[in-house]
Amino acid sequence: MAVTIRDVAHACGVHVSTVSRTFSAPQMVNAETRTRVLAAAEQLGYRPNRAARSLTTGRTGNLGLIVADLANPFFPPLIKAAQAAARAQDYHLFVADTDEDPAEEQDLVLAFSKQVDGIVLCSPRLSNKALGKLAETIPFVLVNRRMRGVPTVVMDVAHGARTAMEHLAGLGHRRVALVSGPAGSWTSGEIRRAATDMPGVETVVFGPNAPTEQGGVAVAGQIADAGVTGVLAYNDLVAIGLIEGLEQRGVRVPGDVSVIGIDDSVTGRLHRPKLTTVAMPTADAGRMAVDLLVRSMSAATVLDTHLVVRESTAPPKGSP
Amino acid sequence: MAVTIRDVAHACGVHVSTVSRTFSAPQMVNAETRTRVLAAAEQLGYRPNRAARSLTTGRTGNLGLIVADLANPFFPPLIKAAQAAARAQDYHLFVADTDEDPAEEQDLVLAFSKQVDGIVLCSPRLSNKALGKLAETIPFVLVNRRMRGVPTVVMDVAHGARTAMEHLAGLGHRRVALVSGPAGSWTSGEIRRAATDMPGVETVVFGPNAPTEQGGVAVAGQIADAGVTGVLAYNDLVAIGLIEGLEQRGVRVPGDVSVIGIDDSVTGRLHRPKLTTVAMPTADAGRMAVDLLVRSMSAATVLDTHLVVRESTAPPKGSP
DNA sequence: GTGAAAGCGCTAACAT
DNA sequence: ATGTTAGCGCTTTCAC
Repeated sequence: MAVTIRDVAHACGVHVSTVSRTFSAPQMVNAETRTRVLAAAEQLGYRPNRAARSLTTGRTGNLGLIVADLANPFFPPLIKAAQAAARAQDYHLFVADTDEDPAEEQDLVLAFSKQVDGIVLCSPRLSNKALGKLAETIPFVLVNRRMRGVPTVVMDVAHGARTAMEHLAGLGHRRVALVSGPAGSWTSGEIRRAATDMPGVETVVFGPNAPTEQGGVAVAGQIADAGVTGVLAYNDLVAIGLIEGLEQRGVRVPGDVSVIGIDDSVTGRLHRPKLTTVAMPTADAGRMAVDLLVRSMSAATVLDTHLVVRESTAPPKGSP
Repeated sequence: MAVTIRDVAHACGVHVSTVSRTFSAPQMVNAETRTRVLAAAEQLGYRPNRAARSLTTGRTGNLGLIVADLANPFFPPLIKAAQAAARAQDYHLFVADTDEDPAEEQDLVLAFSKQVDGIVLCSPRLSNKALGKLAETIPFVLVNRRMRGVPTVVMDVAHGARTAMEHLAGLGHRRVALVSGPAGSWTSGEIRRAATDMPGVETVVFGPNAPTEQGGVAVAGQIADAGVTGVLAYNDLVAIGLIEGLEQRGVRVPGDVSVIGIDDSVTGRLHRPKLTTVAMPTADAGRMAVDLLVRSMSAATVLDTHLVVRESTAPPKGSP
């Protein structure tokens, strides 16, 4: 076994609680003793066992973040921002990937639940019911999924989708395909609702589809045959896959068919033709989700009070 | 506080040890009792506390994976493969991002050290000395960094770099730039050694550079003025940034200058012009790193034995 | 097959 | 300022 608090205590003739305090409340211990303890700890290579600590304090100092697919360029900016926000509040952020699998998602939440103080769950694929149960286990914040009673950060993708449809309509497209995302995706539902509700444009829905390049490639055949002149895709990856698939079939973009993605990912920026897309404030979402999470974890939000000096107070009678 | 083993024990008139056994050694408990315990646990929503469990068992069931930059498309395939390998052996994989910061890297290893059973450290930026100290704390496997006494998975990037240089030489390029990576990167050293050691080609080294698109953009001016006709870049991202920077300056790729990346990332595949690049077996590396880690963690590797039947055995004398 | 009890490494009252 | 002690939730001998 590794070196424990007891070994350090032994080594410098002091008691375990003093060693403990040296690490968790340094100002409570005599400077000279502290130096001795620190020296001994250093020399023995002592490292506080965070798991044991969390057992008594109930805090781990970690946050978890769960995404459906790390390889989706939508997530890294969100994760990086979340990470920065976590560090700023002295938390470590652990990330996990569910591979779009609801069962794995549930499993990961449970695995995290005793090792982190809270979880940011991005674009969950679990049902509301399952999420509700999990929410009793550990504080979490949802990203891109709205749910009663659970703190949530959503991006107004419906607005973005409407803008995209207006753009297509403005260009003169009258028959447009919506290539939707995976089942269980809240975002996909939002996009669909917004996109099918467009006056003057007939919208044909294709889906559900995997939210990946492959998903786009796979649906290209149907789109080519659908007699549409414009497409709104679930995300940039799908849009890119679709474009590749269409061009393989000799359908030119945007010559024959216009395609719009969603996310404004790096991948979309670097693709040629440069992708028209709906920008999502992913970094903001990551940062806000962590801030929200940390705030929701503190038992009570403490609001400042301040003294209001009116007329009921005065210097004591008879003072100079 | 959450529901504990004791609550469950109470609820079904059994003792804590029985409940414990129900979860960690089910075959040791009477089927009927087990059913009762399981029912009570389910009903109360009991979940074993893994942190507490790890305190007595010394195992957490988690692995950690640390990368320099999640947003680098080099990593997701590696991470996904590592994740799959971890799941296959019943581990959860937690990922963290150091933001290219050695101090953060050290911090994360320490944060992980008591919550995971082992760590995969990808392209570490820490010094050998610092890594050596950390290696005493917790088992780890290094990816893309060679170090004595520590299990390692490296990709033969030197070979790839040589091939790339040969390709340029074969095309007739005689003066080539090497756009190197960040300080502390083992890979960058390997590439540099291989690329500068090329007979018949004069190699000018530029760097260190940030291993990002920005890093490539930033060095474009120098490359444009360097009088080179070919470039080998530290990775695809740098190559892409460089191409953008060059084209902004009116330098055409590959018309005026040829550029090669390293990694064969999705991003490079989707970029136009399609990037010539050195493919790296990232998924293999991720999978192997995890396998190696798990194997190195088990105190002893157990090899199968099998019975060899020759002629020294026979049925007992007198049997039918 | 199940109960009792010790202890994993640490913190947090409470004493002194 | 430091020592004492009782747990945190769980596993694991050792008895019964």
